[in-house]
Amino acid sequence: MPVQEHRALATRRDVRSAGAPAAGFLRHYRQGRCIYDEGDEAHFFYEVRSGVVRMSSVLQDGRRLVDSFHTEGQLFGLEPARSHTLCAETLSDCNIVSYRWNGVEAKMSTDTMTSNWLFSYAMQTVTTARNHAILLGRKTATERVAAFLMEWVGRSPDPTVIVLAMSRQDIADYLGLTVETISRTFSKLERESLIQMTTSRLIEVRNRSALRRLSA
Amino acid sequence: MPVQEHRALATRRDVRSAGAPAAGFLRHYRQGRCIYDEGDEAHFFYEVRSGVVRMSSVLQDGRRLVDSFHTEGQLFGLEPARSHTLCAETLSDCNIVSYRWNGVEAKMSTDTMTSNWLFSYAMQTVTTARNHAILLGRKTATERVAAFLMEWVGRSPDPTVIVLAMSRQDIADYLGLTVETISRTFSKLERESLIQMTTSRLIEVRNRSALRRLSA
DNA sequence: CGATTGCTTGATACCTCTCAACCCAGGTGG
DNA sequence: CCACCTGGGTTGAGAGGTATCAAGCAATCG
Repeated sequence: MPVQEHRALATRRDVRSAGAPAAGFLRHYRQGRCIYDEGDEAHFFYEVRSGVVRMSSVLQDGRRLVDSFHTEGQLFGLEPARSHTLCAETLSDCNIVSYRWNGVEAKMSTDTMTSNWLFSYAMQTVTTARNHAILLGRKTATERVAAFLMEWVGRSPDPTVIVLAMSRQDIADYLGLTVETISRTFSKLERESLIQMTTSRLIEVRNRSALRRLSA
Repeated sequence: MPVQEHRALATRRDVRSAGAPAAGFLRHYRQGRCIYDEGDEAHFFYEVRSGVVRMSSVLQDGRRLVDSFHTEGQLFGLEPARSHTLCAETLSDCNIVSYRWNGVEAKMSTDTMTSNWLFSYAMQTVTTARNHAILLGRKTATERVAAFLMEWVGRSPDPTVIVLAMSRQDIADYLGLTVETISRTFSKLERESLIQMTTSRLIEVRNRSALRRLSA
């Protein structure tokens, strides 16, 4: 998929992030748009103001792994190399701030706040990636799904309800499983009264502590 | 395992790393020592001068995941939080430089080289962790083992010979498999003449390109 | 030597994948 | 309005890959 043209769809103005001393552009992206693709030159990095962004990479033969989902306040697209190693797409309508690398790089040498901001983001990313690796390397399907649900319970304003922005396929590719296994596991958790699916995207959490124990 | 006492076993002197403007202590660690454990306070981070260091974490029930192996020139132990989230141990005799966080943090605000050094290390760690996640989430046993071998071919001075510093159990926990599967896969690769095992720790690479293709 | 530890190999079990059918909601067009 | 189509989700049956359990082997170390 080609990179989304950098045309503002709604808002576009200078903004200053709460934690970010660097100036950036706020833009609106419609649902299902590609922000950048694997291999695109990494001129910008981004901050989610609202909505959900999916980062993923695809192997030659089509196997896909979803690296992470980003929500309000999270940075993404910071790359060690010249080009992006992942693809970023919007799962919902999003407001996203983009920061130009050049400007920030200059600031980093003089501005402690900026460099600390980016550094702590990078460290946080490392921690997230490690937890993801533990999940993928050593957890069962049920544990993975439970961990996934706990992750979104934590991000939800109401800890008893989860509104999923992503499809079963996205969840499968994030957890290193197949859609069928995701579906079966959800159904199993529902039979055991840990959750209830109002619709396939709307999950009610019935027993959070049991879910947490399962996610171990 | 408790943290290894910070007693110099052989050498101990002030050093300045090639890329590192920060001062540190060079120490020698014998094989099989714990440098720090999960939960220890993260006063230091480290740079490998020689030898191999294994980073791992363990779940409650004993399942272990090896996060990474570090060799000459690599940093480890940089943490976003106050305490270490992984355990670091030496797989061979090692020379390791430790840097005190306090000193470096102060430097980071004034010294561009230091902050760049740490930042680029962090970004590199992110990339490594992502590749590990792809391996764990979407690759078969054969592909994982092939990727593992390719990784060490790249680190080896002689690209036709790999001297493994780690046990089969370490490899298994790094690749999210069991020792038996590692052993069977090695044997299969040997039957197919892609490698030859002189001893269990000494692997001769017979067909590197085939190995690389397999690792995809 | 005998004991120990790590590695290899075999037989079987189990979990997840694969393939296939079906269901359901939403959208389209006659 | 309804028949049809479509795509995502669910469920079932069977296959397959890796884990588990168990035995045997090889190297190392008292």
